[in-house]
Amino acid sequence: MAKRNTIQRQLVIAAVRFLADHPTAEEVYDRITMEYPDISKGTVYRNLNSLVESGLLGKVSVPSGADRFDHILARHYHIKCTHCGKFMNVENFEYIPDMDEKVAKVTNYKMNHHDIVFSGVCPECQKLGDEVNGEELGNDFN
Amino acid sequence: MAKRNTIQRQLVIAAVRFLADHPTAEEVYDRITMEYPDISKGTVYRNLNSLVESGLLGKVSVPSGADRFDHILARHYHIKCTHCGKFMNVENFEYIPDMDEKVAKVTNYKMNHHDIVFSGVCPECQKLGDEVNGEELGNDFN
DNA sequence: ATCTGTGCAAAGTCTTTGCATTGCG
DNA sequence: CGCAATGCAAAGACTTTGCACAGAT
Repeated sequence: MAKRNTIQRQLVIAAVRFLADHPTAEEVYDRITMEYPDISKGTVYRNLNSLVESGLLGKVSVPSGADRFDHILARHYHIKCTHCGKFMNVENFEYIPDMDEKVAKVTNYKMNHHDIVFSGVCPECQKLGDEVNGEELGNDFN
Repeated sequence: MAKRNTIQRQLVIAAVRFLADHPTAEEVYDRITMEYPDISKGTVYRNLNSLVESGLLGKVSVPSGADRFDHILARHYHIKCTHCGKFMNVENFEYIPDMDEKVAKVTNYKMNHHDIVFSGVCPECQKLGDEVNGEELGNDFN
């Protein structure tokens, strides 16, 4: 049960914090190999998962893409640009615990939490779209 | 641009409607092979994706699991049991378009829609948990 | 000294794709 | 008939795992 405090484990935590913006396992691995080339990808995956289980990191599963890891533990929502795929936190928008209670009532689940992923076209892609054309921005389903 | 109305395409639509409860591509494939054993998995994937693009089916990406396909087009939310993995629609809880507007305002995205996945322990698993013990139900992160 | 964590590579899961062929329109 | 769709199998993206060994406690 007790987790050993290995160098690799520390490096994984440090990398996720350093990369900050929802790195994938691959990105964490790449970052670590810069200073510690001998780590294996399996170890990165094992540590990421173990840290998530311990509650030290969050895991965000992204539609059509690798899972991402999050050093911010406070509940928050995410937004994905359907045009460029960029994935970010939604700032200035509070987690709504109310919804858990309401859904618990209608479903009889013992509610834990909820994840929201907003989909839309980011300001940068909107500009690009305007230049190219007024085309079908925002018709993607994911 | 025009989609051909192939037998395989019809079978895929029919299977998703028949299976109703968010089948995976694999489940759709299995269902179809019962009556039409010669369809290939690649074709099932190609048709599912093409139907999603055409807006005839919905695609739901499930945390730690294969994508699921949905014949219900009206916006709705999903709930996943952290204990048995069951994945369902949330009934009796309306889609909240308001949130898109609010998030559009704070992010400047041209908002499209949002997906919510609730996580909790379903009534059945709660019963099991009670019998076994009062243990750590609901501590999973996904 | 113990026994978890590591490195490595192989395998597993889910999905896409190249290519020759089929069959819808 | 022409070209999009199919079947098949191979490959691709992401992740887990078996095993022998290393290193934290």
